[in-house]
Amino acid sequence: MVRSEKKKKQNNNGNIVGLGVGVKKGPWTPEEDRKLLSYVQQFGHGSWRSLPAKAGLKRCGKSCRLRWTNYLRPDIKRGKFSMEEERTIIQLHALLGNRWSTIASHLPRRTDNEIKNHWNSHIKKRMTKMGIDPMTHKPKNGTQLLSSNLNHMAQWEAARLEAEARLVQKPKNHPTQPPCLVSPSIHVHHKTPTKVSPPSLPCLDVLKVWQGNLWANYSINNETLQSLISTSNASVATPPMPVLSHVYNNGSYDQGPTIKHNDEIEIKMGPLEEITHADDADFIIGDPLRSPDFWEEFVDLLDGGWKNITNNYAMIISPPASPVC
DNA sequence: AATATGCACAACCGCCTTTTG
DNA sequence: ACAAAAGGCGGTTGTGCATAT
Repeated sequence: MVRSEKKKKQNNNGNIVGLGVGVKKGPWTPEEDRKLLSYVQQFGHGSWRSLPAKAGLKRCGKSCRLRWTNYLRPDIKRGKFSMEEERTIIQLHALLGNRWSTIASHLPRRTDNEIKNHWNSHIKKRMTKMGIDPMTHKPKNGTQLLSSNLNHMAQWEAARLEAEARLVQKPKNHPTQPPCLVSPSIHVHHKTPTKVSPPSLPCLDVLKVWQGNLWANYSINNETLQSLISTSNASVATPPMPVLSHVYNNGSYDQGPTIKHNDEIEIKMGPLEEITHADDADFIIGDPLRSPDFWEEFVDLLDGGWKNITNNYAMIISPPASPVC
């Protein structure tokens, strides 16, 4: 539709009134922002439903919440995404799919909406241009993955499916849900069933390395991912099998759990402000008191996949010539 | 100069999940 | 245990500005 035609259908300067309820829609005015900001800063948001009336706003609570979380919140970082942030987004998207809120939880001070917009308007297009399917993160026709890498992907995928199947058969063994063993080829949009559960995080970190392996070989974007390769150069040794570490006591992994490598190196998936000592963790993954057979079996299964990763780790260090570009 | 197109991002909508009574 | 309310999430649309035709 042409822009001019569009405009005829549009609102009256943001003063749309929804279904006769007297609720304002459209862009927020500075005055509204001021009211919302000052109310929340003074009283907290409490119930969003009742907030508009208390704050003197003719908006629905949902609109207020969105405005606050996506724009007014003081801890929001705005402006251009750094290369590091882009890289994180791409990596997490490969693992999680369009789970923007989860991805956002690993990018400090960025909102899910902002990340989603950035993905749709920048990264997705760039990947498409480069012949990479933004949904599967795999090269489209004419772009090759190394066959060895495909082999590892297949092996990993097989291990993942096996683990998933076995764990689903034994639901009594884990406290919440079976872990999310997502891999880049699996992450399709599912509105319903598979919310990423807290226990899923360990596999994210394992897969992160796997992911690095994959990407190092078909180079999504030299600029964006070069740092991944160069970072790998810093540690030439084969990565040790990780010891799975914390999950939050509220069940969330949002702020980024850690993986300890031989009790020496600690890798963080995201910010760790909220976990400062062991007391903050509700349980240690692998803790037999909390999840006995589950984690044992899980880690065994991961171990198989991990060996494949380590076997191929040299490829991260010295990636072959990129088939792309 | 007028119009079309592209782009970035704010905001809304509908659905799903979680919480509350 | 159940229903309703509230909150949260992801997809999509709306809007304003810049640039191209």
